[in-house]
Amino acid sequence: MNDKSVQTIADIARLAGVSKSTVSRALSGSPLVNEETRERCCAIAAEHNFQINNAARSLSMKQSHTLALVAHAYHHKECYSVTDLFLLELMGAISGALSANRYDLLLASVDPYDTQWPHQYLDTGRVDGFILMTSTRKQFHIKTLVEMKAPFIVWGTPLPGFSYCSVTGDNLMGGRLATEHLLRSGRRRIAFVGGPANEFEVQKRYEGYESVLREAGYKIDPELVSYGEFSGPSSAERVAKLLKKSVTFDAVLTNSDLMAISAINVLQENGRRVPEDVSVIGYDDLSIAQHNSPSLTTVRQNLPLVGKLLAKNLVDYIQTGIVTNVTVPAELVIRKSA
Amino acid sequence: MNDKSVQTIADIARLAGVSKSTVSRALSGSPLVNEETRERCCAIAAEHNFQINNAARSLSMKQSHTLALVAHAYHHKECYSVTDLFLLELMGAISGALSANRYDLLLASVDPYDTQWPHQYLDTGRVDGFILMTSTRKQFHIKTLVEMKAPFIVWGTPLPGFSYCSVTGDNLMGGRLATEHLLRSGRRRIAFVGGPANEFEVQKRYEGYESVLREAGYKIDPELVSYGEFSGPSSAERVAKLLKKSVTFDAVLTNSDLMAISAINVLQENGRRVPEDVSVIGYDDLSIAQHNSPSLTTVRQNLPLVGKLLAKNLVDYIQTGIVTNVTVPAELVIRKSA
DNA sequence: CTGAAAGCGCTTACAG
DNA sequence: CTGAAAGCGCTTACAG
Repeated sequence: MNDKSVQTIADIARLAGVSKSTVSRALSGSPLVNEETRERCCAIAAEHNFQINNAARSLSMKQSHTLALVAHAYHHKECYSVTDLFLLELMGAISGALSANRYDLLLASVDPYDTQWPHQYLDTGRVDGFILMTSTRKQFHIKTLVEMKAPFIVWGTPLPGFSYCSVTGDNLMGGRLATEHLLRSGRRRIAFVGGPANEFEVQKRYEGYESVLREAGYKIDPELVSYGEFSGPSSAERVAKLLKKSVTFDAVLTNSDLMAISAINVLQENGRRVPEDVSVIGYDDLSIAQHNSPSLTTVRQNLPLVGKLLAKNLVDYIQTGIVTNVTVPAELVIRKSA
Repeated sequence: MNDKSVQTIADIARLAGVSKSTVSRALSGSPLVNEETRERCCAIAAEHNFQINNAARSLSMKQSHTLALVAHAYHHKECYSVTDLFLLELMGAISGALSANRYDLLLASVDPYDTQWPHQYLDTGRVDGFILMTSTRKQFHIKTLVEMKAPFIVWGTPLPGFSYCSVTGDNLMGGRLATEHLLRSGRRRIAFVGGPANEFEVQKRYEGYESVLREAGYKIDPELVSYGEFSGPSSAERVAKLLKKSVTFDAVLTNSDLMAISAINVLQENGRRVPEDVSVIGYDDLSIAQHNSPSLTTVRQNLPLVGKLLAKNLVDYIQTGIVTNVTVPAELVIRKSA
């Protein structure tokens, strides 16, 4: 299967009766090779199941054809927030799109307070660029990367004043779609159980929520609006508080599917039926959304597409230097919970 | 920060007034260097934030210091089974342990029916070895890897007749602990809602269940035993069937946390209280286990330890050729659901 | 303990 | 279109 006699392009060159240079060109699809010669070289390579040596190629070309997905090390202890489930679902899409572009995906677990990590991966020639998630998008990380001219792409809205690649969900639209759906189904007291107040994405979703209500002639009740983490417990706690304070509400608009699931659990424990008494809407549409009981009505972020764009646009940037900032549309998926 | 003037060991050699050979030895901690010389070289390297070129190192040493975590590509379309959530939680632990050993983790998404993938990673010198999960542990993959003498380690019981590294959970003990706990809390009609019948791990858990019941003087009711997938829907379907057929049962022993969560949902929808009417036990102790409502009583697999062993033992095998097969103890975590 | 030199397996100007 | 040669940045016998 793997042929011990054919390990390098020199072996192929010998068999094909040409020089190493020619074999190298043939295998890399250079136009500087006679078609017939190219075919002969490729045939021999295929026949012997030849695989080009990656280190030699990287050393010579000064690029590794590897990208790092940056995850924060503290996520790997005990606590997995929504971002991590999100990360997993995204990882596959990224990895798939990357291999289509002949790139590999390295998993980089970095200390969130360390600023040296980019050097460890970039200066070693270990990777050609980074993919950052919203959770890793601390300002100082971005700034470090920009300063060292590291190629990278970010999932989330780009920081104003900096130029770099990004893929963002349409959070304003997401907030609008969810709110419109609730209004349409007769809900009037909609609690906004948000993620961190300082996250731009969260602010946009709130903006969508607020604008739809305002346009429909309703006022926002500040009692119904809260911010916290994207996690289930954070959501559960706030829904419980609403119940305890006897605030009336007939819908909960959360900022992640995990938050929605936890909200539903708390409501049910307190004798509220979902969606009969209270509608609950999630965000992301992770696979758990359809497996929950009741299944989640949620705003889909289209992770397969997001992953593909993250991979493709970073590779393009590395190869061409063109900065892209794209926004992926939000889509409402209606199931049982609202 | 990263110093444009000091990019290679040649630069350091110049500054230190020694040869490249000496710098190389100093940086790699070779004993063949005078202590004082070593310190001088390292100081210069640190001062200029020098990072050794990875490709050159790999090419010269003929090893990449990278391991591949093998995941199946079809997991990345739509469907994420328990194995994948499991995978994510494990990934962090593996990645952390690997960086402690100065290894990197590459994510390999492979077509489950392809047998050529090991070549693509190994013959290219891309990685030094593979970590396979239970789900990727198809017999023919193992055989291919053994035949090509590829270094690898497997999460799960090793195939008889083959010699390779593995880390396994103590599934017999896991099955026993869960069953004993249910018996102790007065349960007598315990449904075993299992994973795939042909998985060795599942068989062992059943064996634990069966032996505890037998030793306590109870008979197994075949109506209470079923096999399927590790997924939530598979579990839900079977619990629903029990309810429909009016089989009496006061406990459900599942083979994954997702299965337990789905089982609980179905039971609650049908008016059964958990754990008052029916106790439900999960397996794995993923982070969702504690966030579910009610929180899951489950058999912990200790993923941080498993990840560490997977990483460490494969690295050791690569460096020493010593085959290790270790079993990680199972531990019962008692929460609300049983 | 140290250095000069060869070698790892590619790619790519350069010359033809 | 093709080949000889230099070079990518390390490591490691080998000789001292």
